[in-house]
Amino acid sequence: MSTDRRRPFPFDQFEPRWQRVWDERQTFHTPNPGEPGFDATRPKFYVLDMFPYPSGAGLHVGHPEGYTATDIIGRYKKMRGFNVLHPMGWDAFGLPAEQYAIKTGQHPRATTEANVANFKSQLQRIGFGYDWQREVNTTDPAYFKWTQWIFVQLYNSHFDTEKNCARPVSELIEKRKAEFLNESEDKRRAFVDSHRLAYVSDAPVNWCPELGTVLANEEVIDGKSEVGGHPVERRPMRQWMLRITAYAQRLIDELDGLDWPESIKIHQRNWIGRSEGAEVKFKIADCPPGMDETITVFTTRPDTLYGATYMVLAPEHVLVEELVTEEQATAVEEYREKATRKSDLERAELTKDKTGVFTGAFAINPVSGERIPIWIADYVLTGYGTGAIMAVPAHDERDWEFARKFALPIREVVSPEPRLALGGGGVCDAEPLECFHGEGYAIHSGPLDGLPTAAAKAEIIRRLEAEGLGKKTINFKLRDWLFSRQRYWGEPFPVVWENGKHRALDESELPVVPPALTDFKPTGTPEPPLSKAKDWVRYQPVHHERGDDVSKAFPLPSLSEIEGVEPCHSTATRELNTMPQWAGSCWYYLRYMDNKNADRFVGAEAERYWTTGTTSHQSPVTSHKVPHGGVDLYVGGTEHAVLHLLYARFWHKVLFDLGHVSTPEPFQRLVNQGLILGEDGQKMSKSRGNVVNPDDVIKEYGADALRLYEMFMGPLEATKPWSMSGVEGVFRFLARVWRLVMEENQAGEWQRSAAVQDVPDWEQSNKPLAKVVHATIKKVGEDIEDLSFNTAIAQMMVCTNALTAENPRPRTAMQLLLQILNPFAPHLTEELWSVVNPNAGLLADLAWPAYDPELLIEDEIELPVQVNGKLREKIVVKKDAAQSDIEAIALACPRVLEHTTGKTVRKIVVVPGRLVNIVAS
RNA sequence: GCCGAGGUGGCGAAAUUGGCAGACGCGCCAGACUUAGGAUCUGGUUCCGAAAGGAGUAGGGGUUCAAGUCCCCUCCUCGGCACCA
Repeated sequence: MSTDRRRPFPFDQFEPRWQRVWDERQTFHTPNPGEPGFDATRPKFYVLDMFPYPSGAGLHVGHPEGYTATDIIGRYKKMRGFNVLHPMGWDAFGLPAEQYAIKTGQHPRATTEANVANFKSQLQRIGFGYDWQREVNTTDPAYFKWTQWIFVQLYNSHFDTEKNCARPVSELIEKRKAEFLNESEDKRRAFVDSHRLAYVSDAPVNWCPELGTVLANEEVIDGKSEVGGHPVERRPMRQWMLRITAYAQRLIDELDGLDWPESIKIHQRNWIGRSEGAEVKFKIADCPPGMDETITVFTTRPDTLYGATYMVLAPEHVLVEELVTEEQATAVEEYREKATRKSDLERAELTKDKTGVFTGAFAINPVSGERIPIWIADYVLTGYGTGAIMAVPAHDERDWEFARKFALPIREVVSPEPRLALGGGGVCDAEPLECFHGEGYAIHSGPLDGLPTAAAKAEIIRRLEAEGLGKKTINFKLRDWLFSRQRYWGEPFPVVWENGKHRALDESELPVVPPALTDFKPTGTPEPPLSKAKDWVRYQPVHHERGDDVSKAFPLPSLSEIEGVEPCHSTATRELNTMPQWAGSCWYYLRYMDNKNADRFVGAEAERYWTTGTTSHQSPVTSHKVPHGGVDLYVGGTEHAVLHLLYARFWHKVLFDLGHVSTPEPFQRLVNQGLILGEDGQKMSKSRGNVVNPDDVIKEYGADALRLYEMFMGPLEATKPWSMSGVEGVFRFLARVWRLVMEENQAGEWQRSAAVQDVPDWEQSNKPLAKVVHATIKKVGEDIEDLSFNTAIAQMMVCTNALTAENPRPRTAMQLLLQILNPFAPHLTEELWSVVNPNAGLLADLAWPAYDPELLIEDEIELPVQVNGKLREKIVVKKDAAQSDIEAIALACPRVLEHTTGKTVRKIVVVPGRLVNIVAS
């Protein structure tokens, strides 16, 4: 392949030039309310990309897919007269940077800076109209100061279940003081600490020895770490947790007003996993004196209580030790030992084969009075419900399997058909042949007999509540968010410990900057790497003035600085954990609105304007059923369907409750771009060698071709394979557009084509052309609004093909095409615009053209004629022809006659403007 | 197993929501211009058939004047979840 082959158009020259022009003129900078150049009369549009993690590998062609879509929207909305907020930034804390740093011996700050620079230059080469003045970086102290500040807000808040929202803990303290006048300081403190939205817990966590950190449940897949696939084991550790479960119901309910794909909403609802049921208390039989004599279970099928023939506790259940009989002690101890050692992977692998051990103890079924054995088994999870179940083997697959394996009794209490009249019944005679877990009618259930499942549930709950044996309950699968990591490259907690008690730092002490460690390897123990910074660990108060520039507060390691630290007399030590990578991405969309604010995480006025569109103060949005406001369009991959989107919603709601933001939800509309596969139809990966680098595409075909192909491949949301010949297709299209305007002279130089001429009144003199051009303006505008970029491009190809055939080519027709193609191919169109319409300013600053509907109206239309649903003929009729005339013309067609002679015409269907169908037999 | 998204030419895909199936692009075929063509332009291209015609949107059934689109059943692909009582 010859590299000096002449390019069909000189994109390599004009693309960088226009990128420079946009940058110099700050074409895509949008001022905030109150800043010079801000125009309050324009509506706002906030279009957001999920910001990238700047990996060392650089961009692949999957990144620019969503980015191009938002860029087209942003440029289009700007042309439509909106104040467009379209920012970009870096999610730069995280494990890969740290691991790369460990491997290469470089400081993660250095590698992160290099990666960011690389990503940024790659994005700039694609010609995206980002407002780079609003760039954020989660590792910038001026940014994570506010991540830490938000943590402090969480720390200083509790969830008020009556008001159903977060409130300052100070309110809780006052209430507690009033309620328990003589409570000791320590007791009250313990109470308050156990109600904070950020709290410390000793619960078992997912510890990954290889990564040297704990992971959230969501980061563990099949018992292995999501990052790297290393084994994960459970062990109890002291960790920071965020009380997201308090928001479970609101996180479900407030999805309703959001303009999100239904599948993502379902995903989130399933993840939160609300289930309605009942808690039921079971008395322990022959209860030894002095111990709590009931076990509480959670069940969604309280109607099957009469069929509960045994109980199962999670191996970790606190009552196991007290319950177990002497004969069973060894077996139980062995089983519990094994269960705790077992990784989640092993538990998952053994899904089919149930295991368990009898404790030797019995409980009393509260309704039948029957003695039922109590077992332990690891199919009962300690973290869900009460960690104990009543087993109804006839109506639950798991209990069925378990009962069959250990020969426990199976009693049928639900029938798919109504078998017994209300109040009838009797004792179960034979064991059922199979497990039935659907809804039906109660049998062998005393007073419930004959009731359909829903009524039986209500009735049994009523009875249990009356006797104090149980109550209606709602349970969620969602667990609290494990928020600490044993890593170096993350936000330090703004927390110090003194005498075993934690305390959040004052805002004036933020940011807490990580120590300039040279050795940040995992310690190999649960002790975080920050423990190596002996001087840093000893807390010394540092105070920043409000509005201080803290962005320079995070130097690269310098030994002299570390040694120069004053000896500290305080006994307080810093929290050594760091925050997970999700922290920074939970609120970055807020920071973009006002990224330089040194006094607040986001200025109130800027936040109000960019989320609600108003600059005047008004009462916050309260209804959950109306649009919530916030980001107008958020585009990103489905991989963040639950984690990021759920965490960000949670933080946003807390900030909303505390009055820091104006809307209850952050992202009004969400769109997922589809995955781009390699040319082989496989997922792109280094190991498959099918990764396409956008830089290579730009080098060969230019940025506009890359952008256009990304959008032409297919619907934004679809998964679709890359194709280099497809790139060539759109590249040829761009070359055709180029040659509409340009031609080569004898010297081989490009100059304006002689065919481009001013043709006065061309729209009247050339109706067919005018129709195509105006139909294209209409369709492209509509398609952009619908995010149907592929069909918009197809229409512009049609328009281009029509223009190619014209000579002369009316200059204003060309200009219209350039205007609507501009958001897609901004460089080429600016270049041609400067040729066709010099001194007219930047195309990007122009308004979107209007189409003339008059020109789209046809005098005559073509109608297909079907006989018995089969196309036979096409007729041309006047637009407003009478139905009877159309029928007559249709019936008279020779091809129609061929198929109707000898038959009776039963019916003629005329759909005005659409078709004619003649029914004959 | 459960949840979700899909299945349309040789390929990527369109189809005003029930109204001409295959727009647009790739590829392929033919022609034009050319010393040349992996450039450009013009035309053709769902399948079977010489044609008339027939068949056709994963497969089967149904509703309808009319179904890619609506309803029922079956199969396949991809993504996610997976003992949540």
